[in-house]
Amino acid sequence: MAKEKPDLVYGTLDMLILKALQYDPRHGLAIADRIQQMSNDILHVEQGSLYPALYRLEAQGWIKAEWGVSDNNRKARYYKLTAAGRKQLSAEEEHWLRITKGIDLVLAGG
Amino acid sequence: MAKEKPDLVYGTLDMLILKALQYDPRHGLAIADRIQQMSNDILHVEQGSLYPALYRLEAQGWIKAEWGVSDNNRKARYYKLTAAGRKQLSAEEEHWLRITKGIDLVLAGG
DNA sequence: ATCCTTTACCAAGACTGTCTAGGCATCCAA
DNA sequence: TTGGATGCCTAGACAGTCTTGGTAAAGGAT
Repeated sequence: MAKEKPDLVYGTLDMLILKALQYDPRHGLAIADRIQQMSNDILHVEQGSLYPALYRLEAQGWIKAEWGVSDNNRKARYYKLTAAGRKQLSAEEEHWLRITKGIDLVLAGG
Repeated sequence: MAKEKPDLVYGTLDMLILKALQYDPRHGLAIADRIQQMSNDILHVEQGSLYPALYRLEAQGWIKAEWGVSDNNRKARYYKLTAAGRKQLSAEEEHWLRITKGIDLVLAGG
């Protein structure tokens, strides 16, 4: 059997996470759930991709973490966007639009 | 300085190459040129990405290679789509549309 | 009380695809 | 005869995702 393509487009997870945090802070699994739900179940975020991405983003200063308690009364690490994160999000959206436009032009057949 | 994003969306090169070969056989550099041109200079394909991709595609049986002579009278390896390659192209386009729709839904803000 | 399931976080290593940075051969013009 | 342009090619670094494993705590069921 052929190997399946990943559930994500490589390199877009950071943008998706920032977007999921745009309006409210959330904890890790809630971010993954939110992305899946916002995408109408098209996208699926594996935990093994999620947590490394969260560290990346935090290390870049785009999100900030804080321990809290989830709706289910469990210890959870809440992330929220920083000002730099908002800037980054808008830069990534712009980049995404630009590149996908390029790809769409190619697919449209020149 | 921040690191620049790549000129391509990781994982889309195979699709772009297949698309560039959809109507005519071409040699390697001409494929890269064609993608760049079709995308209005938005996308740029490095040789170090191009050739490995061509081997991949040939190994999968999606393209077939043959030595020839370029317009500039140079030895060049011409690639053309196979029947399986056409199928693959359409599968990849479908997958691309699906995933980008998911991403666009997320970006639209849920 | 004890177990089981669910929630939540985390890590190690494999894998894949792109990029950087080289190199070789040939053609043609200066 | 030298140098630029064309065309193919490779090795190794690198980044991001996936697979697979784990821990801990809450809450319900037995």
